[in-house]
Amino acid sequence: MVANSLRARVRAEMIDEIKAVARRHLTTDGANLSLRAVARDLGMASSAIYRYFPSRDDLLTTLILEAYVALGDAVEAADDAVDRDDLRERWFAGCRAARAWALANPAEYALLYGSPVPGYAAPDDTVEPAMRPPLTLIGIVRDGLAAGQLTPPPAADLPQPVRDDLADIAASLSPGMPAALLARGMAGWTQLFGLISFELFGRIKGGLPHRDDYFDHQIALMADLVGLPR
Amino acid sequence: MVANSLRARVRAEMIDEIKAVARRHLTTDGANLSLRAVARDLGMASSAIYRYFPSRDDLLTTLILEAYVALGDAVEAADDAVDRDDLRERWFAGCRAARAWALANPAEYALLYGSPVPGYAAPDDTVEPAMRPPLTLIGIVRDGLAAGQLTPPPAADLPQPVRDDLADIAASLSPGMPAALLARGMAGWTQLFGLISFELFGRIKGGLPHRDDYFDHQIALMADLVGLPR
DNA sequence: ACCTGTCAAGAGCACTGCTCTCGAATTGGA
DNA sequence: TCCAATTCGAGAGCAGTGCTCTTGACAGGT
Repeated sequence: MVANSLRARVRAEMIDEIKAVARRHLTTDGANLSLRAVARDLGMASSAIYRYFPSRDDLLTTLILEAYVALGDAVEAADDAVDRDDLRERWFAGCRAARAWALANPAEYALLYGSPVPGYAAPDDTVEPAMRPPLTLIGIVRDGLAAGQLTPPPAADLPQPVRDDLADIAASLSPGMPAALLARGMAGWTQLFGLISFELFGRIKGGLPHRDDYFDHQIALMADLVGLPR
Repeated sequence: MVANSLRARVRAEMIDEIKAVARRHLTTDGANLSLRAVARDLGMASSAIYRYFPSRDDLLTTLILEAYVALGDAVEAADDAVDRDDLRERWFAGCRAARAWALANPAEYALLYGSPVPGYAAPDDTVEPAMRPPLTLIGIVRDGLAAGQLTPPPAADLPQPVRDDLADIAASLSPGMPAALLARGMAGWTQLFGLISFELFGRIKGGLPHRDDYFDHQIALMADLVGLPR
């Protein structure tokens, strides 16, 4: 038993080491990291890696999954650290945490939210972790509604078809949330993603030195749109 | 001279053919298209392609540049087709045109707005075409301000540093535009990019059958945020 | 008719993901 | 304790990639 767990422990350490080196390569090579290069860095034959990961895509998938979890943890932790009743500050904390994580791990963010790798199809295990960051934001809105701090926008603004669609989503995600409010919450998430992507993928770099302040302001705009009290 | 132009014409046709085949491969292979595969499709040796494009990245750059131009043309044409005074309809037309182009050319959209290719650096020629779609949207806002149909948001909402940054941008882009209004126009562009990316990169597919209506509503929200009259 | 510039093709280099085989090491049970 | 079974690393090899260089054929202008 001890022997078995020894082997298992060595194996687990090996897997961790491979993932660590792969993550490091990710920052320079992006999505097209080289198994052989990782193997070289580890001083082993490239074929040995296949003892631990059945394919390169599989290694990428585990990195993606762990990245989703890390991002979700960061956003939720930031939200949890704020007074539950201070909805606006919770909104800011969650958004800022997502941006901070993305700036600290740009390659992994690109893996999660960049263009999908052509041949690659995300397995089902990734959809639940992928939902956590947006669900955290939606949860803030839901709490605001429950606490009466937030009045839902008029449903008349919504065309009937999209109202029905969103009502279905709300029923499974956040029961009782009005469709029009859910739409605005999703707009906030979309905006957050767009802001981070633009900043990270560098289509905005020039002429906007105070990026933190700009980010905060744009996030504040969406907080207003959602209806979070100032 | 006739002979020379004949040679030039044949060469131009060859370049067009290579680009056409490469574009076709782009839809299936994404950013990592294979020069050799393109050459195979054209019935020529892979080395022959290098007579027309110095490198694979160079071919990609050409495709990217032409894609930017195509997208910019589509957005501007849609805007131009609407009565200049109907600002809200112009906003909708521009945004819908961008989405329609992206849905019709998903691979090229991913090339433009997806995660950047690791080793690849966008040349300066691309920054001007890349600015056209957002500038079109900002132009609509500018026209609305000039026509008095639109009252700028209070500048007090903007922190001083970002107000200065945006004022600099406004000065070179759209003189006279208040910083707070520019911020909201940029929010609209960010939202448009986020909406299209989410729809295209498939993180939303399930449970939202009426995508056109959803898109229209989210765009309408941003039109309201900018202050375009209904 | 003779250069000259252009072009396609082939061989070759270094790299990639991946498979298979073959010894060596480790493990669990008799 | 010893043996069979399992696990593991290394190497060779296949098919594919971008790219370079050389070679030979062709067309253009003089």
